[in-house]
Amino acid sequence: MARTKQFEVENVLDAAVGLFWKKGYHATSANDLVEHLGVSRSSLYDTFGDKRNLYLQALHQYRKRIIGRHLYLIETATDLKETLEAIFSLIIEQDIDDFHPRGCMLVNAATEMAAVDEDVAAIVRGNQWDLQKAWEMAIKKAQYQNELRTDINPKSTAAAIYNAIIGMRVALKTEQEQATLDGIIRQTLRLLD
Amino acid sequence: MARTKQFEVENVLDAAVGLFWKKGYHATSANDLVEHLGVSRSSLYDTFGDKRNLYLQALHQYRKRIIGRHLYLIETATDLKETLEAIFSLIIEQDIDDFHPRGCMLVNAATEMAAVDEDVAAIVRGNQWDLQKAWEMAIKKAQYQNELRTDINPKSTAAAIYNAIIGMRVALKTEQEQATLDGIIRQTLRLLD
DNA sequence: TTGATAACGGAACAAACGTTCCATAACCCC
DNA sequence: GGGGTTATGGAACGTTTGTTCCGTTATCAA
Repeated sequence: MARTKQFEVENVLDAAVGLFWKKGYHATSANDLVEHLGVSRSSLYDTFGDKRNLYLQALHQYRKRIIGRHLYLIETATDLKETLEAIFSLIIEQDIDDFHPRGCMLVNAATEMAAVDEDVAAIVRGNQWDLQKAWEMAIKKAQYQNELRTDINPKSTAAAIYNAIIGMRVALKTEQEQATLDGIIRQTLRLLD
Repeated sequence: MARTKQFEVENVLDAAVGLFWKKGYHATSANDLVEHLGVSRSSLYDTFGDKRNLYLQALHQYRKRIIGRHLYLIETATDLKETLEAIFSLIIEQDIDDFHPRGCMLVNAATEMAAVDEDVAAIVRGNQWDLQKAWEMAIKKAQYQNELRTDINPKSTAAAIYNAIIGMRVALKTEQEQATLDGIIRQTLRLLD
């Protein structure tokens, strides 16, 4: 039998998410990782392979932890407009770390990596598909229960909602007036009128 | 008198835009620049200072060239919905280079750099302000000319339109079904109904 | 034609990069 | 309490990074 690991893989992945989320892939160095994850260089490479692999696993972790909460909110929604507002609030709240905006790790990954890394692109696409489908289903359900006009197209409305959320996550990267954010939210909610 | 430059600064900046747009700041190396701009290392540093400075100037160039066309379209618009559709088309068309998506250089800059580089953030914010103001003015003008309902809020609608366009530029980073893009466009146009 | 100036090409720089290697330490089954 | 196995710490690897330096070349006013 062999020596046991001195760290929890899940914890280290969470820490890696924190770094990659804030700084992106290229600007996060191997030294940064060793320093902040509390794991020695050799153990890092033993456990996660190379830097790119660690990044991909961190991206999965982010999706599980952060986006998972959004999916849950959408799937258990009773009032769609309330839910959309809640998700906007959640996004604004999740964005700030030490007063520095991080945006959304998946959006950052899309703009930095997706064009040149098919694995990253696949994760981003998977996430998009999940969220759009969740919205589409929620809209259909609300229509079935007569809580929403039936002349609203579930698919394109879902796509537009997802799209607005992505836009918001980029906007947060540069500080915004609250009034502008509120305006975007208000107008996006009109999609569900 | 001194020897004359063997290149046009504007042309070199355009080439730098091409590189930074596609690969971002960190993934574009000094060697890449020397190789693709057709200018020797020393001339590059003589003319543009360091890499970051060249990036900032390239970002300005991008804004002047690419976003300038959008501003022109908005300011000379006669039919707002038509104009918005035209801009979406322009974006989709500008996005592809060698069958590789580049997104929008300003969006890429926002997600990669804005949180850690105040000068980049300032350029991004300036761009946002210009475009949102242009939309807001165009909306007010259309309302004044009775071409648009007056119960539409110019400011928040402008913010929402800008936001949707940003979202689209991220979406293009991963290949999209045309139907999804069309859906987003169709729903965004509803903001002007 | 000369001379002051600035652009040029290319070698060279130190620092940082991602990654590998190895001797040592810890673990559990037998 | 060995023995086989894996984790660990730290030194070291070869590359690539962004930048500088310098000898040479081109320019034009005097």
